[in-house]
Amino acid sequence: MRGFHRMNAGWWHGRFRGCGYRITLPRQMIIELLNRTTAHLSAEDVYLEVHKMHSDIGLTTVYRTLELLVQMGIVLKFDFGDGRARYELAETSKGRKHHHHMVCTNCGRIIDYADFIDEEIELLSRTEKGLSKKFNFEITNHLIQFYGLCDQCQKTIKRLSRPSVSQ
Amino acid sequence: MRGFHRMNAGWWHGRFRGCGYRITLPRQMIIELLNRTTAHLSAEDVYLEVHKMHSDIGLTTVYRTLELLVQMGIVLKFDFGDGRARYELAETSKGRKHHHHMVCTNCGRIIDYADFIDEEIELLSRTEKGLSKKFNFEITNHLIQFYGLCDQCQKTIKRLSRPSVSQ
DNA sequence: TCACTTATTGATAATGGTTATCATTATCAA
DNA sequence: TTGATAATGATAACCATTATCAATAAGTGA
Repeated sequence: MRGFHRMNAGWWHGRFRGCGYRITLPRQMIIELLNRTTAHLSAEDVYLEVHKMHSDIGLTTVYRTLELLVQMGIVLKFDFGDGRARYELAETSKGRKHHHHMVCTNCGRIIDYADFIDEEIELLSRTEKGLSKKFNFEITNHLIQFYGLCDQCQKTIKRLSRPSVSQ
Repeated sequence: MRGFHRMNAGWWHGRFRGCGYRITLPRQMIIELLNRTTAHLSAEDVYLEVHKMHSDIGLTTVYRTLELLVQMGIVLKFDFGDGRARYELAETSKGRKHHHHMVCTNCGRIIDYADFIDEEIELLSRTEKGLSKKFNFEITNHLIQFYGLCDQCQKTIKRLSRPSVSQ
């Protein structure tokens, strides 16, 4: 709630009106929610959370709004391989840092990292330049993700695969 | 057919038996198909193609086999955002080059590129090293993709958004 | 070669995230 | 306040992928 106002509700309003869209309660609630969390929420997560405050907001609207926000470039949509899309607010000037993701293929845990971002971004923009020149492809977005086993799961797997005494 | 034999059927046989799996006709057909194309086939694509030769191979088996091959690291599974998974043989020593993908968000066209791979790979392996140390995360795989508009679609979009005379 | 264990198959039904439909309601400029 | 139209939400449909399970095939040991 506070975050939304801090981010200047008027800005969102203008951004929406500029595209011919209206700013409505469900849209406000969804933006506010995304703005006050750093979690990787699924559409259902968003629905359940928003539903707590306003039980008349439907799941369909949540899907539609998220899709709209993605189109507008306000929200990023990710697929971490668990069969449902995840959404998070794109980085803004207000403290939200650009980051990439590591996905544990065993437990599904997502780790955000921004440690090696600078080098990555630099290489990416160089690559983008090369690619758009060679293929005349207008690049608007990129995706980098790492997959593997998180700290916890490494231990678990090792414990499970260790031969027992009786064998 | 020829491709399969060139790649040494015995090798596949050993690879499978080593994991306790059997090498069967459907599995052979699917590997052969993937080996003779560079397309990004969906499970249904594979099914339809394999079905031409052996109409008794079922869709379920195709899904299962692809999943198995992914588990074994023989096949890579991609999501290009059109709601269905795409599969391609992982690079082997036989001429298949490691590459990344650009995805046209308008028409869904996929472009393979391997031009800036070396730098990318180098940065990726450095990043992987840093990440696994910092987060104790055992990285087994990575994903890089670029999204944007292909040559064709840029023209189309521009033409469509140009105001008509009557307006 | 035969018998037997077990992996594999494939038709079918079920699952589940996401979208299409459509009548109703809310927004906002005039 | 009004009127044009954007937005909503309950419901049903969609559709890629999985689970089920009886039938079959592959490989092993005798």
